[in-house]
Amino acid sequence: MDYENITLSKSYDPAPIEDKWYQKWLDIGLFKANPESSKPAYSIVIPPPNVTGSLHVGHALDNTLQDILCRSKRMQGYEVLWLPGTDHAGIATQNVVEKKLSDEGISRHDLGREEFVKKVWEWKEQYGSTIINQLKKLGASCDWDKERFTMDEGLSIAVRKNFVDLYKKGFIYRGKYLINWCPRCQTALSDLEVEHNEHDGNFYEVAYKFEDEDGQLVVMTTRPETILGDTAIAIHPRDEKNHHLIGKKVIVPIVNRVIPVIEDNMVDPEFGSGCVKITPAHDPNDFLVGLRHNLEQIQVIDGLGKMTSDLGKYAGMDRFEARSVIVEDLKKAGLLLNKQEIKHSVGECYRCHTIIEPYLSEQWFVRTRKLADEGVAAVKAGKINFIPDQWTNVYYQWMENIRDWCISRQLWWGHRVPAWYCENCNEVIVEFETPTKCPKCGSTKLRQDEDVLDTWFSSGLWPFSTMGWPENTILLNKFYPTSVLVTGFDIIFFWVARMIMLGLNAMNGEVPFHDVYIHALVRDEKGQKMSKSKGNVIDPLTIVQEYGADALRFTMAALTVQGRDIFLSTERIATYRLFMNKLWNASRFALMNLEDAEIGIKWDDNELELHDKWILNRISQVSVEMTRLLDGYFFGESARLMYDFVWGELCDWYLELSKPALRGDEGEARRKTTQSVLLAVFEDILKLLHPIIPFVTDELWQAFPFGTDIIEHSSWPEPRLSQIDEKILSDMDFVQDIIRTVRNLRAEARISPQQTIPSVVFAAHNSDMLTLLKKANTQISLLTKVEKIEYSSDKPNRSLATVLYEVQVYLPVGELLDIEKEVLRLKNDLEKLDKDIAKSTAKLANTNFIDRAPVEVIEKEKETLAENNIKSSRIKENLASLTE
RNA sequence: GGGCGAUUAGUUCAGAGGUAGAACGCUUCCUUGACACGGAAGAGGUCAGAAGUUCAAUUCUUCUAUCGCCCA
Repeated sequence: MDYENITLSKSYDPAPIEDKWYQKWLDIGLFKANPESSKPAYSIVIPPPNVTGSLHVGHALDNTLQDILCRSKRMQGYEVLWLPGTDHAGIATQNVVEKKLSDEGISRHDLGREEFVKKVWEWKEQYGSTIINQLKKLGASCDWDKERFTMDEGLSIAVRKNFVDLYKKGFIYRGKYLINWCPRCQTALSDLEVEHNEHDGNFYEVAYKFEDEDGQLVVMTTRPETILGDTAIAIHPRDEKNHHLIGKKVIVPIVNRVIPVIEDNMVDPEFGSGCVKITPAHDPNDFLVGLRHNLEQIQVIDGLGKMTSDLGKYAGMDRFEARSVIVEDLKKAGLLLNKQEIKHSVGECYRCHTIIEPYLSEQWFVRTRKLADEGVAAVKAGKINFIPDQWTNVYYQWMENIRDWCISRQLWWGHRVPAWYCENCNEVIVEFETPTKCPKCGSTKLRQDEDVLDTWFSSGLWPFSTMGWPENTILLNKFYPTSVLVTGFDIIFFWVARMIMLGLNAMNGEVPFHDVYIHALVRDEKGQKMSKSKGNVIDPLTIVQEYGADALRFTMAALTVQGRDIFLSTERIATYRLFMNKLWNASRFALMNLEDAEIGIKWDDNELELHDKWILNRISQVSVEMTRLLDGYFFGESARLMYDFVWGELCDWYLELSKPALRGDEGEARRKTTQSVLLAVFEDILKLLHPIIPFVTDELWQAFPFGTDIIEHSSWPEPRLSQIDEKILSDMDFVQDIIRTVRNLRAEARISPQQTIPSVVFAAHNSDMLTLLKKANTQISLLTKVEKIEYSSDKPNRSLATVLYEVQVYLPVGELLDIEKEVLRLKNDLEKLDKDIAKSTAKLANTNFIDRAPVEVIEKEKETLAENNIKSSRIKENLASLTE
């Protein structure tokens, strides 16, 4: 490859870089996964975004993390497959297209099913790739050639095959049950698709008269309109207060039906009057009671949420209108005893927030018990790990209390249930191949089930259906099971648990993924979930335009801490955007000094100064640490590690200290050696940062003399030194402390930063420290802007003084000395010091401490005390000399 | 009702059984040759409250309070 010679502009501008690099990566096929490669496999399937969707910050986070994993694994020598795609999102997509049609004054019923589905496909072709293109802006390194859609032909085959297999194994059944029904969407929903929210409501106390005698019993209800469908009153078998009522008959108000009083454990005897009205056709608990007692199921509300036609004056009334009319009628009849305002939790449709109606209808269900048990067993056996671990329990809890899954939807957009009914003999036929005649009676009058399947039924197969299942493909052989699934906790039940259940079953007990990394939700500044309807969405593409994809990615990574939600703000992004500029300028500085540098030449060990050795030790530590953090999915810590190292250590210290050598002030050998060290450090930091910020690092990589290939084709950094020299690290620490001390004294004396001062005096009583100071003499003098460092045990006249470890630092200031202020400062220091001394002394006098604390801790405490004692006496001397 | 998480600087958040950190904001100073999208030096915290474990708790345990989320 031949990339043009790059000269870096003075400040970093992401705009011209990002598209260019993305295109280059596509051109050279960087993202393509080769199933025939001999490299070890690493694979991720993308959580397929909703095809109607556009990229929001949640996607940005999710996909940034996946991209970090994929890119670092590529550099570590894996054959990486990141498989992208989208989800057909039954209700959402149907709603979008219906809305569009209704703007033109057409309903889907005007078009008919076939035409409508055609329209949806047209819509998908036109708008369905929006989110995919947005992912590219983010830098996602997906293998786009393998992009899938849950309604693709291949995936449809997988869905059909899986449905038939489950049916034949007895895991799918059809039956008439009470399900969650959305009167607006006109479809059944699974339990998970019902959102429970607090609503204001009323508790009505209603009297039911006895049939054969005077008197009445009292029930409480929040839904008086369902009184019309009551078929019993229940009380708890051990409810002594109400026990005498069992077996009596009461008259249902308004409809005047006579119903029995029965006993059932479901009733809470402490609640209200202890008498509960039972409406089997409109309440899930009552439904179960009804089955136990063989009660009639009287439907009084229809699929549109209106009262049924046989209800006289109420017929056709909306259920909420009927409620108030019935309350009025009860009042008139003297049967309404009381009304109490309450807040209670009411189920809403997760899509349109219409209040759910429990509705009796014929639906398809997955029998989940056994599948869930196997799913739990796989996690318990360690075949699947949740990260962070706390989600394991959430998963167990849900799986252990799982209920059967209603998978049929009364929609037109989706995978049609592969079941046919014989019009002649009512035989139900579930087959992979479309049947032509009834196997029982031979009739050819077959009618396919009108329903489609829950979208999650198809996304539950995603990890293997996307790789070609049920065919035995080379892709599956190479990349299945996938390495990790990266997703948000909000779809653990919807998706993760179901993939595990369906996956284990379809793939003969093989798990769909080894790790599940669960990240936080990105919320707005108020901590609310971002959603279109709330209008609190931060658009990642606007962010990319304004700050660059790298800045967004780095922010996402840095804010990702296990187990805590992310409150995103643009200020955060702006902060990390500055880091890009810092990295850019640090590189610019390096490059200015590397014009004649040769690649591949190792530094001369004999020419290394303390700070050179220090940075080589540090970059070695950072490489090891970075690898460990990424392996453990510690994204936040990894980003912050690099931020702190590059800014706080490399730029603030090493680059400053390397300047004289690079200028040639220390001779040619030192210049060459410093160049080699600089190259080594930049090589490593660019590589380590590349998975997080791919664009800017590749741009910079090309500017350095590392060759012309892209950075991702280079290898992941190994530590530069085989062993860390702790002495070097602590020596450098000491030198940094000394420098800070001198700078502090300068600031105290109000000496302006750019002014060079003639001298400071160090009085070191410890010979090791003295040696070290003398060795680092030029570095100290450089960073403190001091012309001459003197060594003497005498305190110079009129000077500011501080004690650091066992070194006294004097800054002669002559006439500038404000004795009063200096005395005050020293007294403050002394006060703090005395507190510490008292604390240490007490600690060391405690025999328990001496007996039980580890030796290192005791030693450290002793050292601290000794140091502080020395410091204290020096400060006292200084004070004495000032007040003489 | 059951479960999970949070409570640390003015704000947003890291962190670890052994003297508390960052970013932003704030104060003072500085346009020196990579960067003012920058540099240097500061101020600012009883780590929600109580009890327990421990030589040592802000960190571990329990309880309480407040807030958030999930499930019923």
